[in-house]
Amino acid sequence: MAKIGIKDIAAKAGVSIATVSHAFRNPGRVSEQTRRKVLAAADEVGYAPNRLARSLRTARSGCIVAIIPDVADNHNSGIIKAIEKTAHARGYSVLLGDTQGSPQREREFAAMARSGQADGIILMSHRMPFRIGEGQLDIDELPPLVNGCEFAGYDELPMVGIDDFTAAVDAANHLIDLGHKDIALVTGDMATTSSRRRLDGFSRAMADAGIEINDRLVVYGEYTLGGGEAAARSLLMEKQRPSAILCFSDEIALGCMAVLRERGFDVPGDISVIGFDNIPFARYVAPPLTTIAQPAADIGTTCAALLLDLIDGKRPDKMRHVMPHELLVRESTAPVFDGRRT
Amino acid sequence: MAKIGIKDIAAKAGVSIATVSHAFRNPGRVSEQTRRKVLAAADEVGYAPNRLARSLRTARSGCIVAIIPDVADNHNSGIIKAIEKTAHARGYSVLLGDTQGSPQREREFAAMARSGQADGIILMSHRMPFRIGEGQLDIDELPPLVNGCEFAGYDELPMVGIDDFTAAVDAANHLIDLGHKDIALVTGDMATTSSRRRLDGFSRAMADAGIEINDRLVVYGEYTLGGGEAAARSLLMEKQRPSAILCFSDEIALGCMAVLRERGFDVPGDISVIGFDNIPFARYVAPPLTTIAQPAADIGTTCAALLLDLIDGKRPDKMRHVMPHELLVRESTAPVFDGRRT
DNA sequence: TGTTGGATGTTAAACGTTTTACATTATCTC
DNA sequence: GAGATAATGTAAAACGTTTAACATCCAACA
Repeated sequence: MAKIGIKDIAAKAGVSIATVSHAFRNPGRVSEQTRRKVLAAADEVGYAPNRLARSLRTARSGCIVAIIPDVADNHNSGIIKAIEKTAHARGYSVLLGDTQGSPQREREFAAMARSGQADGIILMSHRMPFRIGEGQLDIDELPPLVNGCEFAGYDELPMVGIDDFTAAVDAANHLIDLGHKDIALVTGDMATTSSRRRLDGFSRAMADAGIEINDRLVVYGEYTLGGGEAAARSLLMEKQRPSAILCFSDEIALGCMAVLRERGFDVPGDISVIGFDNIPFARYVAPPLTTIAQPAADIGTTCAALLLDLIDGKRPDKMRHVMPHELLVRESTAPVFDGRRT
Repeated sequence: MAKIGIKDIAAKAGVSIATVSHAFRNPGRVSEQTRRKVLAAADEVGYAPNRLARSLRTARSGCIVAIIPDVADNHNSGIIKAIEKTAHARGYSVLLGDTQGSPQREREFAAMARSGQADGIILMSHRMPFRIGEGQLDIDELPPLVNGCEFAGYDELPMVGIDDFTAAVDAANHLIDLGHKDIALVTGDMATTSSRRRLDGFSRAMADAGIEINDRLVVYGEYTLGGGEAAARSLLMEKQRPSAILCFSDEIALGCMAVLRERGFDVPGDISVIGFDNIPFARYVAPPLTTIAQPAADIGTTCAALLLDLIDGKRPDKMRHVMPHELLVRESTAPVFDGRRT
């Protein structure tokens, strides 16, 4: 059986193909009677309109592409889940653009929007995947694009994320308020804007508290469990051990904590640990993790809504959507133990 | 600037559109000289071929859809990450079909393959999203489809997953070997084939060991942290408390462990816990989780490879791809403490 | 009775490619 | 130099829709 199309339905129902099309997309343009006739014919043979042909004609693919570093990261997956959900609710599908941090793949996925395969892009990266200016694309002829969690350097693009600077300040202050001075830092990939800003926030908080940052206690890592693990190992070998560790993600924090435990350190008795993100696991681990919560679902939803509006031609009323973060004090942080330096 | 197409490039390079097309898809069909001319023209204006038109003409979308219960589930996300990776390596994109268990959405996503939007389906569900037989689709006119982790009931479809029955036997035997008799069970959604088979495996192992299953100790839950949490709460209220809990996923297990800890139970001192999946976190939690490891990446890779072969017209040499599972004994399980019933 | 206009249906031109079949030219063989 | 063959290019027909423009019919209205 050759693939059946609108033509076959038209023949079967004894009408023109235009009528069939109308019966589907534009009831009201066709009498109730013919509409039913068409639908019946379609139903009988299990007709499914060809989406590609439709998209080609209408220049709308009905897809968006989510460019994201790693679907298997718990923070990422929470966001993409929300993206998918709100896209679906508005009739869009989402193409998964897992880049593993590769700029090459970021560009490949972004290109889908230029080839008609996607109507817009949610970009969770700090890199612009298009050449802007210099005889190439102009900034305002980009495909609809919203920047999530990271900042690609163009204020003309809507972006949504938390205030990383302040969030880091809050995290640091929490530790400082508990009396910690020897605070270690484990960052994510320092190419990301999120890590850079958090680092700035941390520095500011420390400066404001009059505490000097011990460079040997800041390790430039990556946003993974393994990153946290490696960081903790290196930290523990320092002569001057930290009394607290501020991690730029919960996965990092959990990686750290595993090493600390393995080495016999008590968290938070010996060392306090604070994370970032508030992934679902954070409150289930032992001890429950103190963290800076990010509203992952809201971020995803907002990204998607913004993008779909953009696709529909609605300019967003504001470009910077800063979502609220929140310090969640659980049990992985505690006042510094004065006698610890024994 | 109107969207530029092959026609514009043809004009710009002074050749026919056929030649432009050949220059891209079929070099060799065109002289090196003209090819360069075309490429130069295309490059100059940043031409990107319209994928939809191409797909329409060739009847190949270059997409597959991954129908999966929940991207934010750690086991799922590991699989889908591998799917994306291998699909990408073979020039395919993946559409994200997060269903949250809804049959409706499963059908919607599956329909993409009938509308030309996707060339094939990876179905991680036990439900067939098409009407088979009864005047409707025949089983062998389904779109290319491979069944991952669950079994939709058709032996004609390739499927890949572990041997859930044996895996559960192994898990149960581990506990039994440690001397446990009061073994609780926390299942996932019992509509899934994975949970049903694991339950069968558990029953078999218990029967073989001559241990009677205490019905009050089996709770029918769902594959989530919350599911584990709720299950543990209900379990702890039983008069006859379990000395071990077998959970059908690591997330369930971690949910359980959090409750146990909160209530002052030591794992594994008071109660042993074993999970399923070996999600990345499993070895990082306290205590590191004993679990039945599933090769998530291999499962994803195999699903994708199988599907792409199917799309290319290669019949798989075998239909059942059972991937190896492995009992990973870590520290959440221990011999039963005889004096515990005090 | 002629005019207007709404309701319903159809024709045909797009949308931007790929690909078959054919045309032209160049190269080779004898 | 004839004929065959290879190399290169092109015209035009698809692919399966949507949609603007037009046609027809009929009721309503003056």
